[in-house]
Amino acid sequence: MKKQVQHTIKDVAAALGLSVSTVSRALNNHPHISQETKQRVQEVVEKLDYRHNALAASLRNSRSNMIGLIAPRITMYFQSTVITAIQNKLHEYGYNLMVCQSNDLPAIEKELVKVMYASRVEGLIVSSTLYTEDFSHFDIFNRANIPLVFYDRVPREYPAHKIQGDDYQGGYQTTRHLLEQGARQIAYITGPLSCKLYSDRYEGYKKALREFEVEPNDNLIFCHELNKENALQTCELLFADGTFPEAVFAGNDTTAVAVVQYAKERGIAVPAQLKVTGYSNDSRTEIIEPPITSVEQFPYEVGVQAATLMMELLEQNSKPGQNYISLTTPIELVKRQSSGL
Amino acid sequence: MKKQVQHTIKDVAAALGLSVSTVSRALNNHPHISQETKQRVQEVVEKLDYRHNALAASLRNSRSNMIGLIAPRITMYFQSTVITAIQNKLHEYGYNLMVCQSNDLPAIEKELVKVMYASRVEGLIVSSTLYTEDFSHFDIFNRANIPLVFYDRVPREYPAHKIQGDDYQGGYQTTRHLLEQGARQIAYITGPLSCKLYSDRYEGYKKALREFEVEPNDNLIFCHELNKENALQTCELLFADGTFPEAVFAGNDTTAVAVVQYAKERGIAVPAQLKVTGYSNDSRTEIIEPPITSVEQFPYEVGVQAATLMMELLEQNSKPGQNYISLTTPIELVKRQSSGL
DNA sequence: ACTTTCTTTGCAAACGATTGCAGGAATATT
DNA sequence: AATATTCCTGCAATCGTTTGCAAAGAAAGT
Repeated sequence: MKKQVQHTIKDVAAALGLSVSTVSRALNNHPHISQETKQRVQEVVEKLDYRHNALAASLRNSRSNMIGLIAPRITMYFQSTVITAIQNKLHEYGYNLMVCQSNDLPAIEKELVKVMYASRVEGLIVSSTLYTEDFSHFDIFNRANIPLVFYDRVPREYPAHKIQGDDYQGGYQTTRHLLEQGARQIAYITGPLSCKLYSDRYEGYKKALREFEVEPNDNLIFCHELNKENALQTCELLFADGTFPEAVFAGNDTTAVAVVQYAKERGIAVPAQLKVTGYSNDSRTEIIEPPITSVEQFPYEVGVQAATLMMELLEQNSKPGQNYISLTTPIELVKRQSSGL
Repeated sequence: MKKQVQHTIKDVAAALGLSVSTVSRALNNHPHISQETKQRVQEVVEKLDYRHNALAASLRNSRSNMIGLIAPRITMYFQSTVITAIQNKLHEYGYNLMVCQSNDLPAIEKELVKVMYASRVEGLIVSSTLYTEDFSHFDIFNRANIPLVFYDRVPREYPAHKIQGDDYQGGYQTTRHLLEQGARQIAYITGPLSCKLYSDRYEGYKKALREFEVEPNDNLIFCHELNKENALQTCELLFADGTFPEAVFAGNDTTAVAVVQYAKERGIAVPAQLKVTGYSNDSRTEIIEPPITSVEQFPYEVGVQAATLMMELLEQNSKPGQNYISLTTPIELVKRQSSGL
């Protein structure tokens, strides 16, 4: 309640009978400043509770040290792990992270892009909405030549750097595994196919079926947002008349868990009568009975890659090399009991 | 690759033959500016790809519109949900969130506080490290009269606003429930008791024991960081010589899950031979077999409260009312099979 | 016609740091 | 003793907005 005043570099300078430039340089550990002066500056700084104004510094040298991140929602295991990695990595480089959520709404995403732009982030890392098909609101970043990196939910065509798990392989290997376990009728529950990662996976699924000369059956394809409620509705359809497929390939673990629980309630034996797989390998898959086969995406590594790429782009940002980097990160099928292993 | 130049308000003014002040006011929708002028400004702004510089604006009116958040780690279900709520709420008020993780290391927390301070956040929301006992690094915020709100991992004595789940009740109700189910030897696995929330819970535990006239047994108290590895080690001790307690009150769900799985492997029936409860009510508790009794903390509401409080503090920030708010949010014991229900 | 009021705009000083350039003092070189 | 070199430090412009004050022109009141 006493000193409401915020001291500036000027006050520090005055207290020492120095100029502001000297103080500034001392604080930035400039080589031309004597050790003794630095020492004295440091003392006064602490005595006065001097608060560095990063805003002013940023304005002057147009470097905000801030990276923006837009994710659909940060509660999902995959997302929060990626963000954890990104934040840790950026911190190593002295960068801060401004985090926003689109809640899977394209309108909010659009608004957030503008906010980030005006906030002078030096780079933007994005996992887009499930429903973003028009990416033109990101144009401002491209035009201003500010690094733009997408991860996981990446655009299909839009010119930008992209880091995506190997969803084609994920879809392929999982399906192939189910086929090898003897299943032929494999129901496929997927998120919106407008989203690249889901369509990639779907391609993998079809490829595996072709290899086993299984005719795809449109009645077994279900496409909707992958939450518990939708999953249970789909189950109602799938198990309607007492008949059901030999396997369900669920697009995420929430869905796979719902399917397993639904089956258990109906007295359907997993994996004997019904094989189930999920995607993302979140912590629930290994504790449910039976444990669920799922696809590990190594989210922490994805995050490290995204942050590292961003840092590289910032270092050589003058370079106008127009070639966009497209990274595919490996996945690993984790086989568990639910698929018959 | 063409227009590297970033246009400023000055360019817009020049293009229109207006002054910068007029343009600034037009952009801020100032009432003294005619509709026609605003219209024309808007057009040129779009044509020139003008990018508002929030840094400069912040510097000028010393409002960064940024709130800082420091959490131990954002992957934990409880944390990511709280943060989700906070970010959504702040967005409603036009504020942005800068997120950092201490990784439960006091040294990093200390550093982050300084970074946030220099970044001119208008307020700081914190869930501290498990091991933070000295909170003096937060003094700079108090001295500068910048709102400081703790949640979940709140300090015991330190003067600041606090939002904490009702851990005393959580500990009490859970223990009482186990006692009512007939258990008398109740092992208690807790995080470091230096952390207020754990000691509050422990008090609740002891209170319930007293009410049932059960003598506390130090051999049943285990205190360590609550991860899977530690939990399994504790199990080794607890079940060493073939004997084991009637119940385990685990300090979080990760620990409870580990205990249940350990018991299952040893052929110990839960809840018949051993009752188990967890804490946080994360999604694993209801899908494991048997489902685990746990304590719902309503993390989304906690986040909303934290953000709302912060917004209130910012509005009446001139007010030097030194009374700190201490909110206790309700919890709910969710009874499931693992405790014998 | 003259004063008053209202609307719309411009001038110029902040905000707090950084940095190129120049200059003074101290030391080394010839 | 004079010059060159090195080491520190200061001056002042700059980053891009915002905003108090003043003023010009139009409209209105008497």
